[in-house]
Amino acid sequence: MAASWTDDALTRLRAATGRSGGARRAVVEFLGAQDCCVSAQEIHESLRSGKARVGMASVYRALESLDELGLVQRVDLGDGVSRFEPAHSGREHHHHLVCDDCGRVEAFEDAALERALERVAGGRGYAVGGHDVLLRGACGDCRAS
Amino acid sequence: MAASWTDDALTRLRAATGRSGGARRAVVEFLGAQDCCVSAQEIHESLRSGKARVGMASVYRALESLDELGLVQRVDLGDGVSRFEPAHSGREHHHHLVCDDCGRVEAFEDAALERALERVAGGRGYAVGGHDVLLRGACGDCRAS
DNA sequence: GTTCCTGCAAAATTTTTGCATCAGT
DNA sequence: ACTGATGCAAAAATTTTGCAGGAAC
Repeated sequence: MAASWTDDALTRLRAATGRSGGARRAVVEFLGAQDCCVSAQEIHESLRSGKARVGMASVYRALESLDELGLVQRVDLGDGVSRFEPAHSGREHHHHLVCDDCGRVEAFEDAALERALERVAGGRGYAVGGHDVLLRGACGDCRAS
Repeated sequence: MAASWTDDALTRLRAATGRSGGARRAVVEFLGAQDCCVSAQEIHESLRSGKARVGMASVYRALESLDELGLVQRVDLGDGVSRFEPAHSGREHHHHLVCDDCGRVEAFEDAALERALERVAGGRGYAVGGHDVLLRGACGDCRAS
């Protein structure tokens, strides 16, 4: 990708709404600095810990806007809280491994898996726009203990 | 499967707790009659529509017990409500296609996809116990309209 | 100056917990 | 009879909405 996700997201948000307030920028910048998915609460707490006085609602509204533009990927790990991560359009597509014991989340990529998914998608009448894969199990640490 | 999922689940629940009340049985029987995932609210409403006077809490408690025994699979479609479906141990393993427009949910199976998933799981330090795959897109009907 | 974003607070929704009571063993 | 399940109600947690004020254009 030519520009960073952060810059791209800010530019596209600006183009879509013609406005660019501080809360959105803060959320976008925080998201851009993350490797993997973060919950809305984590975003909120981190921004509050910093200098910004960002409201919970603004976090959700920013995430909603980003989701509509396809700039974030909503990730649901099955624990009742929604997580979000930057959607690096096309490339750098990853899925998640969640430890049932400690709740740790790891990301992984696998080209063969992606190919299998594309083949499945193509075989249906669906116009598949995206997919999530979630593997659950016990991570190395939890298996050892 | 030798016995129906419903019977198996009731037997195992009974073995685990030594008790078998009406609410649990109702939830198990309702789940066993479903092809695909249903939300806790759908279970609750359906049971209330019928003869049973089942409380929301009992539905969740029954689902919790079933989940602990590995008899139900929790399915999260990303819309904020948890869904559950009978876990037909091993065989008859399926995943879900969700239409972004109308919200319709379809199930699909794909052997190659399963193989790819197993290969990925094996390549990690994880002891993978389960996996979910969720494809999102526009279904045939919504594409036509 | 106008328009939309922002933050706070309140509401809506989903899920969990407390407790008296009832049912299964 | 005893033990744990059940139903109702209240609580907790997460996400959404309303509104007055402020910031960006």
